[in-house]
Amino acid sequence: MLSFTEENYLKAIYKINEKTKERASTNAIAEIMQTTAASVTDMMKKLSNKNLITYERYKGSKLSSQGAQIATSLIRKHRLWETFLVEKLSFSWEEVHELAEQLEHINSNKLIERLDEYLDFPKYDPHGDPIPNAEGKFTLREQIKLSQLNIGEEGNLIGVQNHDDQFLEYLNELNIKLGSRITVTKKVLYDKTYNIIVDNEHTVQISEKVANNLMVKKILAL
Amino acid sequence: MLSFTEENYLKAIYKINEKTKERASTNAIAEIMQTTAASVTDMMKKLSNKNLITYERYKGSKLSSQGAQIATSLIRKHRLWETFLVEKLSFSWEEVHELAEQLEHINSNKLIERLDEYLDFPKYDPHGDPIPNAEGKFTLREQIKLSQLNIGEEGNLIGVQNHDDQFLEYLNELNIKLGSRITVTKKVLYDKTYNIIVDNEHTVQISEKVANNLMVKKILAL
DNA sequence: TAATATTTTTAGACTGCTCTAAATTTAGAT
DNA sequence: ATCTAAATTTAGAGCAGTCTAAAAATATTA
Ligand SMILES: [Mn+2]
Ligand SMILES: [Mn+2]
Ligand SMILES: [Mn+2]
Ligand SMILES: [Mn+2]
Repeated sequence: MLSFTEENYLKAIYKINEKTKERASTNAIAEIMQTTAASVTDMMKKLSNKNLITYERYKGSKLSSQGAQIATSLIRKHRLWETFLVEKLSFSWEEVHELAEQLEHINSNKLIERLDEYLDFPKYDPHGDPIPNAEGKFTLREQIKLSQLNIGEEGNLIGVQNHDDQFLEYLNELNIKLGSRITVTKKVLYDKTYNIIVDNEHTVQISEKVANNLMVKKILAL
Repeated sequence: MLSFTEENYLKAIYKINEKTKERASTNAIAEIMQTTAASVTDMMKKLSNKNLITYERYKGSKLSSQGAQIATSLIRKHRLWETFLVEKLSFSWEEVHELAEQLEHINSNKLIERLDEYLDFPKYDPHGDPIPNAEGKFTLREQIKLSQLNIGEEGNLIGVQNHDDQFLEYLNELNIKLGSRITVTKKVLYDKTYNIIVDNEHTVQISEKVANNLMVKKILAL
């Protein structure tokens, strides 16, 4: 049985490995865990002793297959709970992450499999992130940044890169949500803003930063 | 913010205060918490400093109104989660207690109020125990032990005194569940066993111990 | 390559919760 | 009233997780 803390460290390493592929540095882990490098070093020794990571002094850490399996199961629980909160309890997508941070540590296989079934085996969470199945397999899809669309092209929003509450609330204001059909009508070269039409209804202007955080599936022209 | 441990101590004191009314003794708390008297003493000082209990050396502990409020909210969460697991996720009544012990520590008023609403504001949990409402008020009902019924009298099962997995599984075997109509047909004086009819369908024999653990609402004869 | 800056580890300490063993207080029995 | 047993507290220590400060290793730069 792992402590919440140990589980969170595994998740942190997973998150780093996800993008950089290389071994997670002590400082990078400390940054995510909001703690000091010294504390991280202590924990790395502990997780290494439990064979959940491979750790070499001064070289960083990497999840072992067992560690990766646990991290994936945490991701699974996290995203299923987020889906539950949105689908069944009418939470909105910016409210669920913090709660899922608590709920992901509830320890019961039976519970999580029943929840999965109750939600009808969702493949994506309220932010469009893939939910690993019971075997740890993710269902990936082709997706591009909204900023990669050309003028006149359209896409359906299938995910957000950044999960920040403030960003999600901003999207709410703009009536942009998962599934929204987005048409790019103009790119202003000067300040790199975009003019887009949301769901064929309202036109809004967004910054490049926002356009880079919206992941869409391109709708092919007829 | 209280730790899980502190919350569990408050629940333990609540449980003792519930039946004995007197101050909870250090040993009684240790027994429930599965720990030593020395640990309890330490924690009593701590909870006392936080004004969650009144504690006097050698005299035992009692919840303050603030402590009682927290304990009640834990009971509320525990019983709502149990109800959720049974009603929505098809768990059976003997499986849910341990899981609720984890879930009751999830910290979010919004979550628990939404859950309450989602379950349609249940007044009793899967074991027939009353669920305090958001203000901490319990809905009590008249109930007597099955053993208090006379020959020929009937009652509906509305609760179980003992929540032991094994006891609940035994009731499953006998097809006895909340709501079951139970008719007492015979009391054997020699070994104090009871013959009862469950739901007008099958006759079973139960011991006095079982009869004392079944709480019923007497059905008045026409 | 040598000096400097950055990263990481170690050393030592602190808090929260736990334990055992010993001391103290209270309750019960004669 | 005194002795004994039971309950409770205190003393002292250990483990998990955290921190700061100092030392060591690695990376960067001149
Ligand atoms: Mn999340
Ligand atoms: Mn998510
Ligand atoms: Mn319970
Ligand atoms: Mn219950």
